[in-house]
Amino acid sequence: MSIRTKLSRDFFARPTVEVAPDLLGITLVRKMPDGSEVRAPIVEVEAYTEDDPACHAYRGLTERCRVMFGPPGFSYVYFIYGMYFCLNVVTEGEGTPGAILIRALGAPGCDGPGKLCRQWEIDRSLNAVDLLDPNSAIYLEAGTKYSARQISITERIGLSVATERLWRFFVTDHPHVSGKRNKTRSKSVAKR
DNA sequence: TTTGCGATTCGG
DNA sequence: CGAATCGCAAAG
Repeated sequence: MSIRTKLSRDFFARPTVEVAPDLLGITLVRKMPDGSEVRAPIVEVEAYTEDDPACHAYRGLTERCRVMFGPPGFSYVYFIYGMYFCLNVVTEGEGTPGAILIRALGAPGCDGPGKLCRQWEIDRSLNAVDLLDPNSAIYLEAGTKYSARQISITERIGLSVATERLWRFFVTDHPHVSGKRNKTRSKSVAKR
């Protein structure tokens, strides 16, 4: 029997590293600009906290990361590498910054933080929206919780600092987890 | 105001 | 492995 994750403001008002694995299995819903709607479960995330050198809020409040200091359960969308957007969920109580980067969804073409935002047309216009409000253009919905034994934990990806923190969580063996380039490579493997 | 680089992705 | 591509924030 599977456990249904109950969403509430308090669910996100917890330590970021505790919320992160609990986010796996929760459904992300996006009302597309053309009126259609897409939904998929979160299958890979990374945690970022106040005392974390890799966190945008590490050096205090700036215009970019201001939403991280606000109430939990809101979106934090930022622009990176001159061409991609990344979607986060704000955590911790109001006044304490914290966020969880959504790195992959259980949907085609959503295996990577930049790719899923491109696929679902998520940009800065969706920054600071309430993800607990079904009226938002993007929001979260209760989903099936994964047990601890189905979750893998590793170092975060793409960082130059704080690489030792094991704050990346993903559904073990899930086909849509990021970093799976060359999925079907059986040709050059034999070389040795 | 300038400058170096980034929570990425894709092609060669 | 490196280019693409530009906003952000630290440095000057």
